[in-house]
Amino acid sequence: MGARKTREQIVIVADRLFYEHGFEATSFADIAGEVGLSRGNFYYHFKTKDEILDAVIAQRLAHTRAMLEAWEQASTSPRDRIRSFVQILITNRTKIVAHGCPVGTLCNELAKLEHAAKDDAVRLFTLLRAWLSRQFVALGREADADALALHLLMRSQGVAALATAFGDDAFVRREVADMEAWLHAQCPADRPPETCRPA
Amino acid sequence: MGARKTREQIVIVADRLFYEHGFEATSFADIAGEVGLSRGNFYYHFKTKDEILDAVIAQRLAHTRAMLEAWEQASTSPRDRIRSFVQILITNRTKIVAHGCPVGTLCNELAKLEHAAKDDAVRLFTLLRAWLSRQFVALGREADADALALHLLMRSQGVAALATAFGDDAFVRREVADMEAWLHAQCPADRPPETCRPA
DNA sequence: GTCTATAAGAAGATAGAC
DNA sequence: GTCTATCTTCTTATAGAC
Repeated sequence: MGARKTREQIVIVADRLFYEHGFEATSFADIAGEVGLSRGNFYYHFKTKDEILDAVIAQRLAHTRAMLEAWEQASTSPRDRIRSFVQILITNRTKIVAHGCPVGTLCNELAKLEHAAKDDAVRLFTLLRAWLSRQFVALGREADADALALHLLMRSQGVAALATAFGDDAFVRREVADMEAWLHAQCPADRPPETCRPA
Repeated sequence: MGARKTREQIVIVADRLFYEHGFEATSFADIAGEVGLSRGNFYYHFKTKDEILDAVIAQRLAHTRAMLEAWEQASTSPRDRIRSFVQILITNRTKIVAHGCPVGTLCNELAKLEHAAKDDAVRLFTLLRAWLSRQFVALGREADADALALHLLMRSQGVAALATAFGDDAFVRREVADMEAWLHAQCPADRPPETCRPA
């Protein structure tokens, strides 16, 4: 296997294990074992654990950008785009119940470790925040677009946290419905979504 | 120092370190060092790390019960009692920005570790959930009291998660104000808080 | 009840053979 | 590029002196 491919495999496996078990609880041996590499060879590709973390965050940033791009392509309606974001709580609910939100739990762990990569992990949030904010601007909410974006991010984080704690599927569905109702209320129904800006 | 007092000191220090740095990242040596004990003597009081975790969770449950009891004593108005809960986001915001919510982050970590004590940690949430639910019942919302309690818990978790990520004080204050407005809307203002139940 | 000393294992990380 | 062997450090945990 080429070095490039092996490196990619390591990042994919590390990404999953960091999500499922946390960064600290995942050892080099765990990653090497699942990739099918010896620990010794592992260091040919990554010198330190922090290097793997950086690569994992970079990959997540790239995947998140691609996801947002896909949502942008899939619909011209800002409201439907925002709904795509809300719906991942339903789509990924099994994983969220088991391991929480990949972004929120990583930021929390790195904050507690006072890890240098915490700010990089927060950029995952910033990416979503900026994208959501742009959609709210398109909905005519220039004045408070960022606050609305943060509010929606806040709700998704709260739902993920309680989903992990209680494992309650009905709760997730109810809160997602509530988020969609909230979203609808942000732009009065008597105007078409794209033209609800004051003037 | 008596065994009782030493044990109490260990639990107090472990509680703080588990919160600040996480359960896994906190070693026996860290706790022993801060208490001023040798590692050897440590094992006289606790045989395993899991035993300390159990003691920490038990202490947190006791403190939470005492806090809820104090809020209950401080006011006869369910709405004001619920406000006491919401206000801890303001009171503890410095710690929350640095280390997140003590309950949410512990549950998340134990879920990822697939730790046996996860269900015990969730009981901290259950305690708050049941207490909030009782207050909503007193507000006349028997039918959806538990859903309202979960909704408020969800919001506080979301605010804590984003506070840790962005360290944004204005965001926390804005969302707390929004939670209070939401709370007010749950029981129409034209009726006194304690008598807003349908009949 | 507290200490020192020490075992036993896992972790991150390196050296050098192939 | 991949391996085995090894090193160091950290962490949990125990034994036994005081």
